[in-house]
Amino acid sequence: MSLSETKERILDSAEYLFARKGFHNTSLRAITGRAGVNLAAVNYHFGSKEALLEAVFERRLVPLNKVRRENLEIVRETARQEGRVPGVEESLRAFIEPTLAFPKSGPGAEDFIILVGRAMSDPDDTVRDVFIRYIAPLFYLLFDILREALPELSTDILFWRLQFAIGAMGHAICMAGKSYALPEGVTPVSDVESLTAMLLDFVATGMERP
Amino acid sequence: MSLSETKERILDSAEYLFARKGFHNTSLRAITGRAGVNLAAVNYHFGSKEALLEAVFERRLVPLNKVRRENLEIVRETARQEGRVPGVEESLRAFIEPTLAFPKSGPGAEDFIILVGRAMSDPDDTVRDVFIRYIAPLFYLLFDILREALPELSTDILFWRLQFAIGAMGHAICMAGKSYALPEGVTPVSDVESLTAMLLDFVATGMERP
DNA sequence: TTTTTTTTCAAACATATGTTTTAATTGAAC
DNA sequence: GTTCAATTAAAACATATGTTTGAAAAAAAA
Repeated sequence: MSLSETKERILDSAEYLFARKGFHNTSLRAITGRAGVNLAAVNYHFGSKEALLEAVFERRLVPLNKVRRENLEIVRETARQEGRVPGVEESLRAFIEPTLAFPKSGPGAEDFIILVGRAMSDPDDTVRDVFIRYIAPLFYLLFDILREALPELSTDILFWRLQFAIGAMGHAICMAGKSYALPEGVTPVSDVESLTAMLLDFVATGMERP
Repeated sequence: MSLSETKERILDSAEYLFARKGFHNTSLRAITGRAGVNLAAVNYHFGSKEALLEAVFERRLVPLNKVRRENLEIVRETARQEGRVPGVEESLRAFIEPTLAFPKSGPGAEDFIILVGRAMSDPDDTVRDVFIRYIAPLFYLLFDILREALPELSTDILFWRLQFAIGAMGHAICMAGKSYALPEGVTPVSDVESLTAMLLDFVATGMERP
């Protein structure tokens, strides 16, 4: 077993279980059992269960945030070069599209995105604090760009509309793939693209309301 | 101590702690300690920790759902009597307004609404299943009324737009009262009315998009 | 009051938890 | 091949957990 293989298997297993059962409802024994490694490996490689959670977030969130940041910077710069204000939908798209498309970025990523969908409003301080630490800078960046896009909107209203949009996105992530509570005649969405399109329509329209 | 006083104190304490720390991260000892009752009282009065969670939901959700259902029925009937289709915003308002106003309905209700905000996408099966059992009928009713309000919209799109709206509402509930992650210049909203107005603007606009 | 039921209480139970320890094993550097 | 650090393994640790028990106390019924 190569040097980092144990670490990665623990990360994969933790990601899978945290997403499905929550942080506190997942035991280290369940994680190591699923990963096929020894119980003590978690504390040896990560130090503690909390540090493992942080590592789970870090592994996926760093590359995802990199894409989101680059997208946002491009939107801002392109608008600046063209002497116009950033568009609302393109700004939101720069943030939302990579998020919803993330599950396709590799095996296991679909587990992680469920974690992200919930983390924002997780009752657990540990989960929420770690997540907010990673997401806050991007949130501020998106907020700034939207302020340029909608200069006539009051800061407070813009802030809350962005919260609504993030809430809609998080809930959409959690619901995607779930089949419960579907009313008759509703077919569960399979492709991410159409869900992204629907979500962007919805939040951009709400955001641009005069 | 009157017959039901112990039960109520347990319910209050559990509500408070479940909302702040989550179901699995709250121990019976923490609940009974806070309530000032004996540890065994939970199992004596409710049977189990899970049954206590159900009781916490039941106590508040039954009256809240009653209001929401009545509101929705009124919207539907009024429109029918006036020979028109229900309005999108009034339909959403019938559901959302009592939800966001619920914290004012009595002491402790502000704890409960946090629980509601998170329950929909709770990672824990126990929490989510109990909640969905209570909320599903109302969801279907709102869905039906919105279908009347927006007959030209495809069922799938309507379904997802309603999910977006519910996600926005849930997240707004979780964020209201929180002071972290506030960008500079944003003042935390104190009154529920303006938050409700902003949310209704946002979701109704997104819902009505052609 | 006496009896009976309901409720409270302290203690114990059985199990699950995150973490640590100590020894065995591995794998590369010398 | 030997040495040495890195990793794995099994066991133990200390504590926390939901639940049950059986007796005491309180309340209600007789």
